Amino acid sequence: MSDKKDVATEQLIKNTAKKLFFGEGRFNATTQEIADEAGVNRTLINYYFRSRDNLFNIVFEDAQQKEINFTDMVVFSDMPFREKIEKYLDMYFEQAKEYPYLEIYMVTQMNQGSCFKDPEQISRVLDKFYLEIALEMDKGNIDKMRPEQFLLNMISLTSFPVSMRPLLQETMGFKKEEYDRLMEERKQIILNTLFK
Amino acid sequence: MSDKKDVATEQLIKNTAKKLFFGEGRFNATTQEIADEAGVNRTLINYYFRSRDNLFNIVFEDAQQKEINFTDMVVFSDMPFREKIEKYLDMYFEQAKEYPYLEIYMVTQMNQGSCFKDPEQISRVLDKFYLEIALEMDKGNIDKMRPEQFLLNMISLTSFPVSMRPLLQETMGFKKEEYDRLMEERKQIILNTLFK
DNA sequence: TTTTTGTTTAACTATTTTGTTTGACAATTT
DNA sequence: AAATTGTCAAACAAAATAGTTAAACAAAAA
Repeated sequence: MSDKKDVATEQLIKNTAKKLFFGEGRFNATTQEIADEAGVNRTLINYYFRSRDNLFNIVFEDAQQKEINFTDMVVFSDMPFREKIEKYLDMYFEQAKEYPYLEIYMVTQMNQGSCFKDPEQISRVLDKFYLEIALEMDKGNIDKMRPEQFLLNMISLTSFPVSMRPLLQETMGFKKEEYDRLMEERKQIILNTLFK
Repeated sequence: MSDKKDVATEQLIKNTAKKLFFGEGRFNATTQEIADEAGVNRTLINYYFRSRDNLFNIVFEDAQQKEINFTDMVVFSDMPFREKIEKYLDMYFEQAKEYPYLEIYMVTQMNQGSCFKDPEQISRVLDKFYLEIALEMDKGNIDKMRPEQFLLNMISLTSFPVSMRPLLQETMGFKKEEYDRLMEERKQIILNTLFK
């Protein structure tokens, strides 16, 4: 069986869709645009994915799984708390270079009816993380608050400047390079803000 | 001249569009959907706004202006620094009830080519705010960092949990009411995080 | 070599969405 | 009373997009 050429093209189409959605924020890309960007005939999208909707759903679920694996890797890694956070920041900013609009995409999709498929898996990770946060508060390394609020703080400080970059960069009057530099400083800023 | 009925309907259509875009995150609402939601004939949208694109642009510019006025009001108000931040938080969370997706909408629009029309006005406000932040750092009320980073922190901590609510609420496994309660606690959390 | 498979091209259909036109009608203005 | 204005309804034209089908072909597999 030819397990190769077809899988490659299918993957190419999926990756191109991801690039357009998560990478460039073009959430309304048409099948034609996706095909063009992939350098592939538009009919192939139907051939492999049957319908546009189906492709969108598959990509959405991929993104979900990616996010879950991402947090999993951090939370279940065998590291001291603070190092975990640092690891998370590194990984996040790394992925953000390729897919800055992943979260916004998820929100827009969920506003159109999509939802998560495996809540179990998530809450398992979260519970463990909340425990660790609480422990860290007892040690006095971070301010006391509901662990959920700490998590919100962490995600907010990290994701927002990435997801909202077009808006922020323009609002704050930065050039590309200036904003890039701001982002590079950001890891340390976030650590200082989270840990007292 | 009848300065009334027509202006009212034009406004109604605009408000309905805003409600769908900023309020419900339905960024792809069709003219038909907008008309239905407004309880008005679809042709009226063309009658008043000529084209769908035009309506979208007008709404976008309205949103811009709204954001500018918003920050203006806070920054140029005659209050001590910390109270300004509190005022900002109050106003933001208040508006968030009506238009939680305003920022995301702006980002999606800007990813499709829109941009700000009056950068001057913005930088005037920002410069003043940066000065105040720097001053506050000298006083030792907040950690030293580039004022831009402080601003990023502030906006991130505030906006992210609002804009990304569908994603976060689902991810964190909250019911509506639980997330609402989390948001109510949030003002104090943010203040504690920003000020040392 | 023959067959199968992945891919392209092109033509065509269906559906959705936008935009236009026209005629009617009620309310308001003149 | 007559004219104007805002609104609606219905029908239609035009464009954009999605999806289907069939014929052809090259590369890989049999």
